[in-house]
Amino acid sequence: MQSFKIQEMAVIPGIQLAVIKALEELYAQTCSIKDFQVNQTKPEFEGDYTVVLFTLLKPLKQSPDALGKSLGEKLVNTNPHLFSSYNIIKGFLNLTISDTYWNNVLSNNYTDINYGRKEKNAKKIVVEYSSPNTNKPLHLGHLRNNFLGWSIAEILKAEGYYIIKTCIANDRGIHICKSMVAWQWFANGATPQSTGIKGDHFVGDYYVMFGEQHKKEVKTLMDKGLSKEDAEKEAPIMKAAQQMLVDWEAGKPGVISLWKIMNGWVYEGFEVTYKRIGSDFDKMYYESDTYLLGKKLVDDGLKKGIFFKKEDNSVWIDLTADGLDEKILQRKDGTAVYITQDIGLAVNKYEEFTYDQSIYVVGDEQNYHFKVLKLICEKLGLPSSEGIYHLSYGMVELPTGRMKTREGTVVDADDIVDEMIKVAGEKTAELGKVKDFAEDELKKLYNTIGLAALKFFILRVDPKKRMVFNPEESIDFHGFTASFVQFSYARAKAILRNEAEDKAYQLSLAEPLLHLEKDIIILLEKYPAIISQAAAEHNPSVIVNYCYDVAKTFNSFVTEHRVLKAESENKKQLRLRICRMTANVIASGMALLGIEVPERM
RNA sequence: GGUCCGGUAGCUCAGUUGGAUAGAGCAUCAGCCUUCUAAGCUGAGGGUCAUUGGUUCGAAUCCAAUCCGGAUCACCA
Repeated sequence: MQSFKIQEMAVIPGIQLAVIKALEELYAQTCSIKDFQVNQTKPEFEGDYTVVLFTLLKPLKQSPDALGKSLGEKLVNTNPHLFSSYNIIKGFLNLTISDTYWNNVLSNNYTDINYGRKEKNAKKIVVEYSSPNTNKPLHLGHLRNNFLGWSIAEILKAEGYYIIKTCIANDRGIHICKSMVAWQWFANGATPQSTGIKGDHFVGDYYVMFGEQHKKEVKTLMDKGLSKEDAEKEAPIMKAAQQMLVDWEAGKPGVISLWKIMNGWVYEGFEVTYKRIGSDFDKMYYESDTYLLGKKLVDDGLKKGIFFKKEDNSVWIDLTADGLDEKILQRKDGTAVYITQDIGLAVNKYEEFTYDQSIYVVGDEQNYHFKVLKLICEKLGLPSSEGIYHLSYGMVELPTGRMKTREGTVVDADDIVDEMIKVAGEKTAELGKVKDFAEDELKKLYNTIGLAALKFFILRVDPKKRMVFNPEESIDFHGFTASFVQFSYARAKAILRNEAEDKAYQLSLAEPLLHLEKDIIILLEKYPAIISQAAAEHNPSVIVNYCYDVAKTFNSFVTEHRVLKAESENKKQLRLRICRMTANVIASGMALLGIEVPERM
């Protein structure tokens, strides 16, 4: 009964449980899983998993050899379904897991396309990501945000959480007014429709024009003797933008209608990009809605004495006792600052979803901001505060350094996606393996491969680290890439198309598992734990690395061992099941990254 | 200056609740396609894990200091 139970568990917990039980019986001492480590055995030694004995020696008053021998003996004798043999090298007890166990892992799961996914739990998590400004198109940095946010939401879903994906549109403020003013001054009524330019790019162009005009005006004013600082403030186009912000806040009809029209253009453009890259949201929030609630909460906090007013009427909070600074919450003219609307948004989200956790996928340059936000929400006694979690990610840099708007080194999201798909098409055509594909099938394949390469390249880096985006490397389709993983999937499916596995077949234990057969099953067995790890760490790169591992091991396996012309019917059925389960796990893992896998490529 | 994050092969990255001789990919070199997809496989070379000290059976991993890089400390968002 007990051994059956252990056999049904994941292998590491199974080993831990067996060790604890054995030690209790051998030495009448109760250990916990924290008291010893179970690692995968290094390839140069015999065995599959290793119990590190050092930490147990003192409490049990045993020598490494004595403990290893009695523990190894006991484990193998009492758990014949789990362990087949052991050896001891220094303080390491190497255990060979029985082929029965691995055969069961394979046979019990190989057809299950939901393998690795957990039962639904009752926890609700809000994942906010993307969060664009509505004055310019998305760039490379946004792509990292979108890919991370979408993927982490899927990973948490797989882990059993109820997920709500949200997006806050930063749709108001001085930056929005800048593109509006520039349009009024320079557009002569042009529209995305009249020019054929995608809406977000169209509006972004006017944002750039604002900057150029502003620069000119500043120069003129400085030539007249103004300081740089004064010139920047006094430039006519800047004055116009500031006036427009005031008019916007006052609800001036002409300004509001222009704002709506131009934001509408941007949203149309965003929608196209989001659809291409696979971002979607369950709920959109708009800063133009949330900032008023934020202001109200600031008033409340003022009344409660949590905030204070300075002589000039600006509102602040003193966080010096918490090791931070004083932080402004409302300008002296009564208008909202950035954090004001975030307080409102936190409350909005909590009221709507009563979340257990609220994740914000936002760059690490805002670490301080989110520390402050959480602290303020706590001090206001908002129930939303506890769940606030900033999923902070590092900046994306180019080999030449940071992307800089002024130097025109910003990599546009639409451009890079176009380029990836284009090159994917060229490389695919070069290989000439899909000449029988119809036009629309080819188009879909190029999309799948190109976009996958981009997502994989960006997601393979630990989110919290900043990363270098090398366009040439990202566009490579060999080695540690999405194409490699996709290729492995297509290869497995090609074998299975030739001959499907016989589901009724009973695998025999007479032929021992070969190294590569066992290696791949060991890897596949880890998948549920890998999802849990990625979820706990909020880290899709865990999945990326795992998918690559599986693909690499599978490629070695397929090169080394014939599947359809195997040595025996038993080996053929075993290997067909390995192909099936590998394909399922690759498809499942890649899906968690937002990456599709093609049947052929 | 205060706070936070990072530094692993020529380059890009894994590995950090302390475990055996630190791993991949790219790039370089040498092999492998009448055999289920060569976007592949096999092998070689490449390392003071920033530096110094400490903790212990054992440190890339933990602690301290130093050096280097980045972020942030706005009435910007």
